[in-house]
Order: sequence, then structure tokens, then C-alpha cells
Amino acid sequence: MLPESFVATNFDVAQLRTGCATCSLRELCLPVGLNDQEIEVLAEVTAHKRKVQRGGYLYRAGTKFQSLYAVKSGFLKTCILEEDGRQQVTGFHMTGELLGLDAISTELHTCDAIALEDSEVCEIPFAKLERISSIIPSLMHHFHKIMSREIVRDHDVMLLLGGMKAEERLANFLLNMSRRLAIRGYSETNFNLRMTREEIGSYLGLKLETVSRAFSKLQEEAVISVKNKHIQIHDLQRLKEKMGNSSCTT
Amino acid sequence: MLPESFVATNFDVAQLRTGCATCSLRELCLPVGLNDQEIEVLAEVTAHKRKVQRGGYLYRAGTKFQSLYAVKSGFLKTCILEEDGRQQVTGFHMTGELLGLDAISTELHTCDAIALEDSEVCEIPFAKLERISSIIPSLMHHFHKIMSREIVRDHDVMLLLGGMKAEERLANFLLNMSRRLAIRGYSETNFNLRMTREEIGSYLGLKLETVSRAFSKLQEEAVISVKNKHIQIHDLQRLKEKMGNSSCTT
DNA sequence: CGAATGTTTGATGTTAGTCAAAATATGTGG
DNA sequence: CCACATATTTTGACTAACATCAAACATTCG
Repeated sequence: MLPESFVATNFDVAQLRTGCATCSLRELCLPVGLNDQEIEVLAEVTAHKRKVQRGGYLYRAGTKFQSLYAVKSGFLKTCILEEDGRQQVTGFHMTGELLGLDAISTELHTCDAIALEDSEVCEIPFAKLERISSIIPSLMHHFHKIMSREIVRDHDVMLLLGGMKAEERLANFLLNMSRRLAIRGYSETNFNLRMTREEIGSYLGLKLETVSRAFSKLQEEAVISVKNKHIQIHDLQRLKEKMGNSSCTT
Repeated sequence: MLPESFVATNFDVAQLRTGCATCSLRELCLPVGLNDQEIEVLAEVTAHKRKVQRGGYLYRAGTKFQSLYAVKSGFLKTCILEEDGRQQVTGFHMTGELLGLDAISTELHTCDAIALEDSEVCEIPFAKLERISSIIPSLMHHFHKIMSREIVRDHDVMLLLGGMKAEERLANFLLNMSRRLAIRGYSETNFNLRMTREEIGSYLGLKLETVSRAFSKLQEEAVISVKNKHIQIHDLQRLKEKMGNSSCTT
């Protein structure tokens, strides 16, 4: 059976030619809220597509920043390699999401972006995007919203890392995946994870063994089924309850 | 004396006239990289000043977003109040820093902003800022850099919360304070903290007792002196060494 | 001054990390 | 397609780090 994402991974030639206007991600990605004419202008900027094989780098920390990338298909992680050799995952990225926002400030990428499955991205030269933003206020505004949303997301992760227990972190993570998949038209209760336990742990501030144990615990409680990377959520409600009650035990 | 609220709704005529152009924060704040003429335009947007007493709210979570705020003087924290009543500090903010970026995405403030000492801010109506950004590309670009820098900062905190031990977190925190104070012309080795142990702990994902113990440990080792909220750093180098070596022990 | 708030320190408990080994899955070349 | 090598996952036993509880002490502010 084909993995879930293959459905989204295929693009057709017509789409390549017409750009954003006919892209299935139009409602998720940068063009949100633009009218047809504005999208035409935007499409000129995003003409360049790039494929990244599973395990390949979209960009590397320390390299010069020139473009943002919108995920067209596939799945990527961003991570920071620390001096001591360990890497910390700072995010997982699905279709329609924008990568590279962190690099605007220094004009150097601050992290590595690595494909966790064969992926395709639209390259968006940032200088061009800014130029067009001056002309299309709604594009500028939407871009600001996207950056802001990234900040909110990071705050949510900070909350998670700062105060939650292992099981709560994992519940959060699973529900986050579930919601994002649902938005993209996939099942919210039945999906394949693209990352290893170690990568999940790195993202959640846990060791891989702890992640594994938390999975096992949720499975014992019949909230989810775990079969290696395949997750089935049996009781969405109960999973949600596990999410928020960090110190409600007192 | 006039009530605070009266002062806050009125603007200082002299200040209005000179605006950003003569503000001592010109090199730290939004006007970075603008020429005199551009600053004139920007100043029209930032005319409105507001004072916030110690303990007072600049804005509250859930209220409508209309303006960003640049800290003109004082010191604030931003924090999220969770359902269970506990609050998590998401940031501490010094002069020249911009608050409210997280609210752009939903047009609602996602956190409370509370003054930790009597503070003054410049109100920057966001719609006006965007309008002017269209006209002044360098302003738009600088604003993007500021948002991006916020994302990088959050990633740094995620790294800290995800992988570091208590003492490392505190060393990071102190050096961060030190650096930011130094940029503003204050001593980098000798300063007063404005927040409680509990607030530090909340920000660092630690309990206040753990923060206190970490302070004591650093003091025993003669790296710093702690006298209540006053910090003196004796050995900046050694403090820096404590910062980065999370799992180098192996 | 006295009450309230904040800080330090000690004793004990809990959680997640570490180390280790077995089990399972994935990928490769024949 | 199989067999092997490699990578990933699970589970158990033990340990380290931090949280919790508690009490004493210090500071702040009306």
C-alpha cells in the first residue's frame, strides 16, 4: 500500500506551468486571501521548484539565506546541530508550510532543513517577495501573519517543554500532527509518522526510550494503537484530556 | 498629580515633535537603518506614548490586537496564564524591544504583558506600520528582521528547555541578561534582576527552589555573587563554559 | 512594626535519563 | 526472494536530576 503522503506528492505538469493559481495548497500557503490577479504576480516569484530526496538537505545551517521555501509535497524537519554533535529538532514541516523564516534576521540559515521523505518545495526568493509585498498589501499582511503564527507556535512548544510531563508532551505532539493532517484532508485518527522516536524525543525534549515508553503507556490505556510508525487514535477525547492537565494532580 | 490613565492618553508635545529622531533607542529599536527622512515618517506612527506602573498590564491575553509596543524605559514580562491557574513566562523585555508580535496572526493578544518596573512604551498602531512599510522598503525589511530574530530567540529557548540542566539554563539566562544590558550601556557583570526566582523558574522551566539552588551553587563556586536580586559576575569566562556543555560529561 | 512576599536550605519522592540487551524493522547485495 | 548487516524500537534495572514538602530566614511595604 502506498504511504498516505504519496497522494499529495504527485504534481502534474499543468500545475507547474500555472503556478500558485491552480496549486492545491493555495488555501494553506502564501497566497491565502489574495485575489486572482495578485496570485498571478506572486506566481512569478515562486516559479522555481526544487526536489529533495529523503535524507537530503534543503539547506544547511550557516549557509547564506536567499529564499524561503514552501513545502509542496513531502515532509521535512529543521534541526540545530550543537557543538557536541547532538542535534535538536526545532520543527516538523508539512505541505503548505514555510521554511527559512528564522534566517531573515542574520541572512544565514540558523538550522539544517532535512527531508524525512522525498519532498518538493517552491523556492521563494526573499528579496523578490519583499518587493512584491510593497505592491500587494494583502500579501504583506498575510506574510506578517505567517511569521507571527510561527512565533505563537514556538511559544506553545516552550510551554510544552517548560512544564509538561512526558505523556502530556506526546499527547500534544500526536494531536498536533492529527490536526495538521486533518486540515490537509487526511485522516485525523490514522496516520504514519515520518520521524523516528529519537527525532520525536529531540523535538519534545525527551530521550527516545521515554518516548517509546509513553507510546506503550498510551497503548496499554487503549487511547491509541502503535504499530511501529503507524498510529491509530482510538479515543481522541481522552487523548485531549491528557494534553492540558500538567499540574492538575494537585 | 494627574491619574496615570490621563497621562497615558495624552502625548507629550515636545516628544511628538522630535519623535524617533532624537530617541536614545534609535539604534536599538524599529528605526535601525533608516535615514532621517524615513524616521520622520515613522515618527508620525509612534506618537503615542503610554506609561505602565509596576505590576500593571500593558495588555491582556484575549484582548484585541491593534498595536505593537516598543519599550522606551523599564522592564516587562510576557506570560501565558494556563487554565489551571499557573502562569508561564514566555519572555522578559528591555528597552528597544518590540512587544505584541505574537498577536498579529490572530489579531488577539496571546499573552499578558506585565510591567516588572514602572515602564514607558511607544504605541505603534500596526495597520499604520504596515501602510508605511509599503512606502519605506528598508523599514519593512527591518521589521521582518525583527520578527525573524524573535523566532531565532524562541528557538534558542526551545534548545535550552529541551536539553539543558538547571545550572546550564541559569548560566544561559544570566549571560543573556548580561549581554542585553551591555548593549544598552550598562555593566555586564553587575546588575539587578527585576524578576523573582519564581518568574525566572517559570521562564526556564524550573521550580523556584531549583533556581535558588543553582544560584547558590554558582556562588559557592565563586563564579557569581548573589545578594537577593543583585548579581555580580566574577568570572564571565567560567560562566560561559557552564552554558554550552549539556551532555559533554559523557 | 508587622504582615505579606520572596528566598534559602534540608529531607524525601517522582520522573525521566542512562545503560544494557533483546526484539523488530529496513535496506542491500547476491 | 533470501540472508545478512544495520538501524530502530521496546523493555528492564538502576541512577541522577529535579520536584515537592516543609521550615526558617530575609526583604519589602504599608
